[in-house]
Amino acid sequence: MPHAAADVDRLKSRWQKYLRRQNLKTTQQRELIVAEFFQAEGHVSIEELLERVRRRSAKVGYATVYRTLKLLTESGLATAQQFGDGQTRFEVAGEAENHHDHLICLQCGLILEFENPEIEKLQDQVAADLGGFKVVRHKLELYGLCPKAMGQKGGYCPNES
Amino acid sequence: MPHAAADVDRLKSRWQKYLRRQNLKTTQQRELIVAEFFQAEGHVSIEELLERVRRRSAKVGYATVYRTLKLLTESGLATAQQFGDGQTRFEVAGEAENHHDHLICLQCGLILEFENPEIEKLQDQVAADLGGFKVVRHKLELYGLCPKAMGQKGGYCPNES
DNA sequence: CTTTTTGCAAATTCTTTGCAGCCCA
DNA sequence: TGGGCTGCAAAGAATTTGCAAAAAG
Repeated sequence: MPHAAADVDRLKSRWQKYLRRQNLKTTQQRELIVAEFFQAEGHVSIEELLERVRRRSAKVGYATVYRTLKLLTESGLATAQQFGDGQTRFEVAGEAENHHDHLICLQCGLILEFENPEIEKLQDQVAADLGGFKVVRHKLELYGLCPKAMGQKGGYCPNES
Repeated sequence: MPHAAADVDRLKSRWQKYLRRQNLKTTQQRELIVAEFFQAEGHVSIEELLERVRRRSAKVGYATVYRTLKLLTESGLATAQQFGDGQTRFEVAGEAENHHDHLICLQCGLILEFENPEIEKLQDQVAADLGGFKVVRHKLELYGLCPKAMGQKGGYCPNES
């Protein structure tokens, strides 16, 4: 599901504020790109984002998307992630904080998301044991091999069509 | 410090076994590359590894290093990592296995290390449930607040002297 | 001998940059 | 108007691939 309209508005407001503070200009392209980015779910690649943007307006170049995502990252509104599939993916900041964790296949690049309350409970416990810490957020990434990648006879790769 | 000779031997033996099982050939280049790789400490880039290899024998090509590291990764003896610096780095698999996780205080910046077998067991289980994945390595970072940072009366910060 | 592997260079893929013209403030 | 933007295409950087020659089993 996409982000709630209220969240998107709040993000856009932060973006505007950032532009003003940095003496940057509001342009049609930037507005389009950030609007699509804020509405996007999960981790978006430059290519995916450009595709969405072009659905709404034909003429936006790769370079502008790169440049805008760089600004978003610098402003703290986006975070860049490397999953080892050869391209950088971006996520709306804040989404990473409460959301899902990742399972990444080292071979085929497939990325799955998961949540596990038991693990999170243990995390809290570990932190408490280490002197009374309180966990605010966490980042958990599992890197592994899907059955196919391990060379199992008949192993399947969830990524295959 | 480099890996102990005994470890290197054990790794080499696993490598040989892998080659045989996959009907691959043992070549001078491959032997050199894996020998250097197993002795290397930490996360090595292709370029660094090639440099080391060439110190011992002049004529090994980039492509061969790439291809050999791919084999090592598929065999489970190496893991690929992205640190966002634009190049892939590789680590000897065993190194990641006794890798510790981090607990970071958002306020005072203290970083503690921990290990928790129960969490790791759950990670493996999650991966298995998601279609039969095998976890090769993981990254877990907890961001939180130490007691002092939370403003607890008399709360102590382990970081203070 | 047959099959794999290698090294080279060319090809790919992802990302950044230079620059002339366009647009916002 | 003037300094930032943009799109394009060219430049870069990292990795992969095609192919003939070389090496392994």
